[in-house]
Amino acid sequence: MSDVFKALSDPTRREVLHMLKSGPRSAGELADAFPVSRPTMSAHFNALKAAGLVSTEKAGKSVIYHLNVSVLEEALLGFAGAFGFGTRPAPDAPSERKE
Amino acid sequence: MSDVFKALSDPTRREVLHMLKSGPRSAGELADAFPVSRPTMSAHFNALKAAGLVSTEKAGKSVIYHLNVSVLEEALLGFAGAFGFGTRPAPDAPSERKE
DNA sequence: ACATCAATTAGATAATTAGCTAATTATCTC
DNA sequence: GAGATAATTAGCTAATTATCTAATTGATGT
Repeated sequence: MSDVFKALSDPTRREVLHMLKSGPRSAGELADAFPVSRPTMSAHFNALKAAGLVSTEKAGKSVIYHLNVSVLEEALLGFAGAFGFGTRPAPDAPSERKE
Repeated sequence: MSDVFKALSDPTRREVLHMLKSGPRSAGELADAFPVSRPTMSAHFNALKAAGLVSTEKAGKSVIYHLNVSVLEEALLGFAGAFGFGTRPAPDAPSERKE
């Protein structure tokens, strides 16, 4: 849970998630969209992976990143729900209890 | 926005918000619930204040902390909404804007 | 005014984080 | 196998964060 919010606390990482919303992208494609070095982007990807917000797939020399929508949804709506608003984690979401 | 997620990335701070959910509490009351020093708690309170998640009120020698539900709701559901889920601000949520 | 209590600020330190360049690994093409 | 390309890891620095103890501020009560 902490990992998810930590991942979301960086604007670059939030942007990456936004890009992935419209479909999977390679590490290079994602990196090209930001004014930082590739290794730095790689570190951001690691933060997102540690939070479970993205998953990877290898395709030749490339690594394709996918958005794990359900993890994001569960984290945000789950937490929001604990505060009484936004309640309704989707028609049928499994109830996972915190760390 | 980053400030909100950064504030939420710490378990102690999330706990504090949870405690405030059931009503306002003094700094000391909140601090007593955690195994860290008061100055450390004060720093956590500052992080929450910087994010706009809590506001304070003075009462004699005490400082009372209040949860700013609307800010939390706006941040979480606003972001969730940008991803296409959770877009329903609760039965009757007042739209209070700030920051 | 003085002592006391609540809370914060000041100052220090250890751990973490974001960023870089350079080196490495994995894969593909010839 | 040699070279080229994509991505990551290694190793570093600067900045930030979490935590502590000690000192300070502000309010109340005697």
